Amino acid sequence: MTQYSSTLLRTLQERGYIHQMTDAAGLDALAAKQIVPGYIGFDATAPSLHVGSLVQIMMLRRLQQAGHKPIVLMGGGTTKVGDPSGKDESRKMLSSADIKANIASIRTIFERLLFFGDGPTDAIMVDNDKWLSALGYVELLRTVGPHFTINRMLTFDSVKLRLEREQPLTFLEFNYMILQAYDFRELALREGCRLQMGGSDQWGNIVNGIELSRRMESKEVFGLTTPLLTTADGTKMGKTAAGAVWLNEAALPAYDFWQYWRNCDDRDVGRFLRLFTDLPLDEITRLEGAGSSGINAAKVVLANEVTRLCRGDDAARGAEATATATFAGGGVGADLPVLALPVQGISLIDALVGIGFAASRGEAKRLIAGGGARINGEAISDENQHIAGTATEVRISAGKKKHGVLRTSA
RNA sequence: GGACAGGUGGCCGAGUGGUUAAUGGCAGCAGACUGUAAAUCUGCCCGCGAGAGCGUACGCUGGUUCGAAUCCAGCCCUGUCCA
Repeated sequence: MTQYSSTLLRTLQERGYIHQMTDAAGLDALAAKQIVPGYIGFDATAPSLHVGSLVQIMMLRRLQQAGHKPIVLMGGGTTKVGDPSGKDESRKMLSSADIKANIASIRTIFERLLFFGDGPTDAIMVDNDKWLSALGYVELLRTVGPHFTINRMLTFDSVKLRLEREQPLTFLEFNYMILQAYDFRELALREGCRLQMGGSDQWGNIVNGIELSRRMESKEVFGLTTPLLTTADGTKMGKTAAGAVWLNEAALPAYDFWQYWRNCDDRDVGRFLRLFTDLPLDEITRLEGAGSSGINAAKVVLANEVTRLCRGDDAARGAEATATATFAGGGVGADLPVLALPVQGISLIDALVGIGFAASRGEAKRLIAGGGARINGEAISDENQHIAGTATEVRISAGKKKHGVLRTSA
């Protein structure tokens, strides 16, 4: 392992963020002697990012912690185009208003993890729509066009894959990489940006940007990618039963967010602690070393820390309290989903659907038939089971992990 | 514009007139085992309905037929090759 002299690269290396770099020695030297403005691009396709983007966000945090300047590039303009990387299908295009709203919503999560302001190492957020939408086609052709060959563009994985699979790749999407390269050049000019980071799937795009900046502006800039983050069982991060694990509170309750981390694979705990929490490395090593007896304690720490960073202290504490009450005590916690219990009572099926544990009545029935439905901890096999309205508080569960409460509204 | 090949459930992919709500794989859910883990085994996996009933579904629109995802026509979309 290389020993870096800059705090930045040392930290990134130790905590497992580095997959590839364009010029490690050059970047190390630069980071050791001056503030390096670095950026990562994010989609604006949804009102929230999910945990798949958290590595990148945390990397910006590390950048800032190491005394550099994080630039959050929102792809308002590129979202109008759609990124073919790793996708076999085109993304749908969004209206400008939707994109704007998405960006505003996404910003809230960045504000928790980065410090924004006007200082030299304060984070800034920029939207590439600012320059991309003003860009004329002829102008783009003249300035950028000569620096790209189709021959080379065809060799990029994102493109090659589509062609090999004989799937459509539209001209619109094909241009994505050019726009992304243009972004880097633009940020280098406007903000003095010297570094672009991103997931390993962005390597091609990043390299393009570096070359474009060099050819057009003779600016030396750097690129760094993170390893493709999968969970230990090989699936992509951030997808669960209920869908994506969203970072925004509005898209996913804190309790569910906490549970995602609490339930992570044993083998992922150490890696996740390094990537997603600010805990010192020796502390993490200690947690990892606790062995099988301590693994669950380590998971709780992980859940607490990540939730605290992304949702705040109260959210983390609330989620943990609820988890303890629910799992250790067999009771109910404040953060569990609640459904009003009408005076005349409610059928178990309706309760399961109402509280969101089953998408349809049929699914609820299957759940009951499979022995997964419980009332106050007791498995119920009768699908016609009725819950009386007389009780003030009834705990219903779907499986071992999903719990909720029925409460009389009065 | 022409020739050929295609468009099937979240994804991949069978099916080429009835027994097909549609083989199989992946993903997902539940049960057992556990540690709110993994691996493994088992069950489930379009909707509604009081289990055998109904409604929707195989690109779109019509047609043939007692009966179609399966045949015919037109249209839309995709790929390969040609112009």
